[in-house]
Amino acid sequence: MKSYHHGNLKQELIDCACRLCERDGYTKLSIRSLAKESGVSQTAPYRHFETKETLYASVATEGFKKLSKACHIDADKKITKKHLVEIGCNYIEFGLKNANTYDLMFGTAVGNFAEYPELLESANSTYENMRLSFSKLASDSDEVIAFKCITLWSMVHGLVGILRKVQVVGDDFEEGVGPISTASIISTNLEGYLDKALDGLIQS
Amino acid sequence: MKSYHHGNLKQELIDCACRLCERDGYTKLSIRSLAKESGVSQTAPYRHFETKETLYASVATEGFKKLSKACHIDADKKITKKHLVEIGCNYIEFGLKNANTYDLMFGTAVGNFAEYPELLESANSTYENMRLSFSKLASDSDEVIAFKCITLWSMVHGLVGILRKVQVVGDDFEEGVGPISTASIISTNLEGYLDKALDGLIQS
DNA sequence: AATTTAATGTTAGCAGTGTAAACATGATAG
DNA sequence: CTATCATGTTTACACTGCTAACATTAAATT
Repeated sequence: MKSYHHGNLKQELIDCACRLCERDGYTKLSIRSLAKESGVSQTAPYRHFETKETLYASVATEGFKKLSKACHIDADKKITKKHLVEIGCNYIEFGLKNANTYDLMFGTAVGNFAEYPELLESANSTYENMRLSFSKLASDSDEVIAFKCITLWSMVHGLVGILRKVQVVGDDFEEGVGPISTASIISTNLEGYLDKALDGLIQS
Repeated sequence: MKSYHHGNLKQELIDCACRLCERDGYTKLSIRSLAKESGVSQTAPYRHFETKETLYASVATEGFKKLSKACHIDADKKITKKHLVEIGCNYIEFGLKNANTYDLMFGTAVGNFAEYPELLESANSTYENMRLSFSKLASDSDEVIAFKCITLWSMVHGLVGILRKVQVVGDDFEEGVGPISTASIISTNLEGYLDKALDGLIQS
């Protein structure tokens, strides 16, 4: 027998949505299917999420929390370039392994983060993590640190996008010239790639 | 009076779809609204596009053609670093000014480019453009050129994504420390930013 | 403890979507 | 002139996000 009230529906919906979004991509997720999956009527989710975007925001929030964790470096230790490379690698791996969730986090499905305080906070804290690491690497000004931070972020973010796309773009080119073989080389040696790429950034 | 046969429906649908996708984002585009806009019955588009994804592919193809054009450098002239900076700037500007179309080109709306020969070709030719420019900059091996190419591409691609996202992410941080002010500084001086960023890449 | 209230669930229904099937029209090839 | 085929229309189905009205039960107030 099941009680009229579910008891923990909101969290279950979020968990379920996270799973389904990652498995099938967020475009395939419907509120109705989500409700069915949780054994509840098709409009029950609306008691917990005003619109579908609100649900997306929750999934994205979870995503940023996981990303933050994946990129976290213990704050006590001294930070070296190696640590930054590790952060970058972890970031990229997260983006590639959680590609569908990553889309939700960085795509346009959630228009304005400011409308979702938790999402805003989790996204900002991901940035703040990176910022702290940079600030422990060298005694740069806040402005320079922020600048380096944005640069690293766009490097790894861009690489995630390009590596994913290239795998799908097909390749008319001869061996070694086209993007696919190059992308595959990069992704099998992310660490070496980032190590080199970060050289220019760190001495600034 | 209007004739039963439209005469040029396919192209009109593509043009219209490009316009609407850029204006409202591709998620807001419906085949039915598109048909209505072209004064034709709601299923007429299916004579020209098997599925909605096929239509998306056509819009994305147009996008890559425009991007290619925006990043084109006259092939006869000798290529300098300045030209590469220009290519990068033009790329980023395209991505920011045609954000919605850019999403369609690099998002997951079109799953497998290989299913759409024209799309595949226009995407590859964008890459090929960049590759040629790099090959005229220095006498690197094909592998190194391809590597630099992917790197530049992911840099500019990443910057487009991050600059767009940052504008929307809100900013809890103090002046100069947070991402928004930094992003705004970068985007108002793209050329200087890229010039510096390319240093590491070019000497390799 | 009884009662009111608010949170959380259900049912029914609207307007809109992608897409398939059956049919209509008219340009073109034989 | 006629048959064919590309291109259009109508109708219909299953699905979607979302709203409104109602039901149930947990929590707050008296």
